Amino acid sequence: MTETERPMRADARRNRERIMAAAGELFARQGREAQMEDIAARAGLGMGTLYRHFPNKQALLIAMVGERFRGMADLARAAERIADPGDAFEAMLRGYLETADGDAAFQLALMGSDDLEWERIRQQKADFSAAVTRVIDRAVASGQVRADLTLADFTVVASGVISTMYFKPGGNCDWRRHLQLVLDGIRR
Amino acid sequence: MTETERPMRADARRNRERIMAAAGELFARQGREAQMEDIAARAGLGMGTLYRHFPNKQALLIAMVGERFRGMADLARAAERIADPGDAFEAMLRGYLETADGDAAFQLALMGSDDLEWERIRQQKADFSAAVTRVIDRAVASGQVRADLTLADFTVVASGVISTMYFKPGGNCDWRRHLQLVLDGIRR
DNA sequence: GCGGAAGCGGAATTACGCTTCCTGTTGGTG
DNA sequence: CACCAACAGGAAGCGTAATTCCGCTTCCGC
Repeated sequence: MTETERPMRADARRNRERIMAAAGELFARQGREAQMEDIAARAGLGMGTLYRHFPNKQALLIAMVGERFRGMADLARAAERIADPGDAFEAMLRGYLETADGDAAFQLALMGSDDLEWERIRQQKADFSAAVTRVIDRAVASGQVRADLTLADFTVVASGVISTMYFKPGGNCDWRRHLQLVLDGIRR
Repeated sequence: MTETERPMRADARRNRERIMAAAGELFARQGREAQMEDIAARAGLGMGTLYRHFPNKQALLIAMVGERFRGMADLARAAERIADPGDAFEAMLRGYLETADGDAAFQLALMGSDDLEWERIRQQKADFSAAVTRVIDRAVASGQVRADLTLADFTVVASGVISTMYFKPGGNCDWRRHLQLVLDGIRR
């Protein structure tokens, strides 16, 4: 019963790409503060076009978040190819954080927000979770991380470190240091 | 040259108290999203009165944050009276988080934000830092926490756990668990 | 090549909060 | 107790950013 999508007109598809690209840059830099008008301008399109493709800001945001989840799943799958299970785990965590450093949309994906319509990206989230869980389980089985480590722990810890990236006063806040403290509580 | 404050009229002082109380509740519940109109209403006052006491929202917010810093300094001083240095440290951290759980203004204080005029509460921040540092130094000296632990680490870690409190997707996020992971990386 | 559906642009509209302004009130001092 | 600066109230003003609307343009099947 899923409505059969008829093919988009060529220019429409091209414009949709442009919007995603522009939104990707602006949401990365400014998070959800990024403005629709700026996104349209950067895509070289008018507001009307933007709203034809995405009914509202929310929808655009959730599309971006979905894309980020896909990226995160890729990172996890790449980690699976690392021989040492403990290293794989650490590489995955480091990889996420390195990516999140300078991409506020990524932060949104991992830290989330009530008002995002998560239903729309259930699949991407599930793929992400599955890939990450495989890496964690292997590390646990090898005894290289604490035995009670779960996917939820991973997500929570990652979002904790991400919060450090966006933490301002004093300026003396180094997320790599935070990561180290956290890793020392996780790896054996 | 500090302008000598002449005493406020009695009704003015009373109203200022009311505003602080109302703002305390609303900022606690809603963070900086809390609206000036709601604050005035809850204080049982008009907008004009609110703005007579605080020239803008920023000023009210910074006043609240200053108050929170005072509260945090008190917590640290209370911890100093605990005999065991390691327990004192843990109690302080737990105390902060327990308080921050359900008080978004507290979060603002610890996690901060660029656009807050920190100058205005330099003193409160300094008192807070001094008290926390004493507790940390004692714990370090006793060898009960990692030797390289600093005030910055403390703040960063606390704000990381606080981020978990406001972390949404899945709903399966327990900040006490996060705290445990972090403590395991800190205590010896 | 034509017709018209799909797509585009961007000015106007809407919504929502902060802030200001002006009128009426009151505490407290001479 | 009379006066008046300080104070209170809340409606109107503003700025900002999302969203809508509608006349114009472009693709694409015939």
